[in-house]
Amino acid sequence: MQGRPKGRKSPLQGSSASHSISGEKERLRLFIKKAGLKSTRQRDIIATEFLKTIGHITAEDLYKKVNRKHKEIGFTTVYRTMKLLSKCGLASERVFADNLTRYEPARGEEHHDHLICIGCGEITEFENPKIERLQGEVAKEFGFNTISHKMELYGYCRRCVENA
Amino acid sequence: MQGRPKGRKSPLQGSSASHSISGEKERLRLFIKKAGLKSTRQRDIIATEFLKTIGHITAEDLYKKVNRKHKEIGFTTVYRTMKLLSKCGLASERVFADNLTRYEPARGEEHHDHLICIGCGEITEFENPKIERLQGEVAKEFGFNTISHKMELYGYCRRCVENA
DNA sequence: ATAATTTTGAAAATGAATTTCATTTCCTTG
DNA sequence: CAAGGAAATGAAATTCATTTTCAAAATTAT
Repeated sequence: MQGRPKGRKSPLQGSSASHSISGEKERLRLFIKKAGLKSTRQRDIIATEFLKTIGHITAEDLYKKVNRKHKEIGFTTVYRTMKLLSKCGLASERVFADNLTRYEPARGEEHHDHLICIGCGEITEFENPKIERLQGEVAKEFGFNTISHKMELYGYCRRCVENA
Repeated sequence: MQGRPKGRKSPLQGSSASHSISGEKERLRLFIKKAGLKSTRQRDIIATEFLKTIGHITAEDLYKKVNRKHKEIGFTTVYRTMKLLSKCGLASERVFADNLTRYEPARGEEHHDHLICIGCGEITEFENPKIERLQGEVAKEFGFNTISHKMELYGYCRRCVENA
């Protein structure tokens, strides 16, 4: 019924920032070679644009960014490249309450959780070792072998609270 | 392209159980009246079937259960009735990693979180006041006004670990 | 260069969720 | 106990993000 998303939702997401990307692009190149895949101009452009991103971005929004400079690159390729980056560990896929799939650059940090502002859409990360430990205790109590977890707080960020 | 879900996923969900339902049905009736809505045979049947449920069920699966005895009741009505039950506080909507919307009877308990078995699909609930408190601290630290939160642990339940 | 394989991009398909609309049912009020 | 106005029903259609298909183009190894 429709080729690809026609744009909707997804308010805020971080923009670009200075960050040493070369190492990550090398990692992608190695992964591609090892998997018998091919390095392409498109993958390079998309990965570069993505790795400049701070925060969380949908494939759709990344496509829009890429498409500004490279009209010939299609949504499908951006979509597939993000899947590829996820597989090789350079991106993390996240789905929050609005049911859109977002990607964030995975920079070998610890696991972290999220505060999601339902006012402006801002997504903030946090880590809390104490909570992690308690989660482990809960799991043990249930004989549960935890593979991954997610924890999200929804509400209003400081700025939205102040401007209310 | 398609009328309604044609069945897929959603492995396990609790079946019926003895539980005093009359109070809840009364609550539904009051809500309906106060909102200027109408009590119908279908709503009664669907609500009754749902409130007998233990655990988490999709609209699709609830439809299948209802439809066994009442061929004339359609999916859309089940879907809309679940939305109604959610609005009046008798059901909680939940979306886990498989992106299906599930409903669980809301029996005025405390907030609780979930362990989701990626082996058999079992969903277990737990409460942990210490974690809740720490969440509050995190929020305070960020000046964040929390409205709701979700926390889910994904992994293998005791039974799946033992049978591995 | 050539061949073999993968990638690309537009369009189509998918699947759950939601809406539409003609008909039926419910709930007053007379 | 009508009758009429409002809401509910159910089948089909629509929506929308996501995923797949397929013919043409690009990449890599030979």
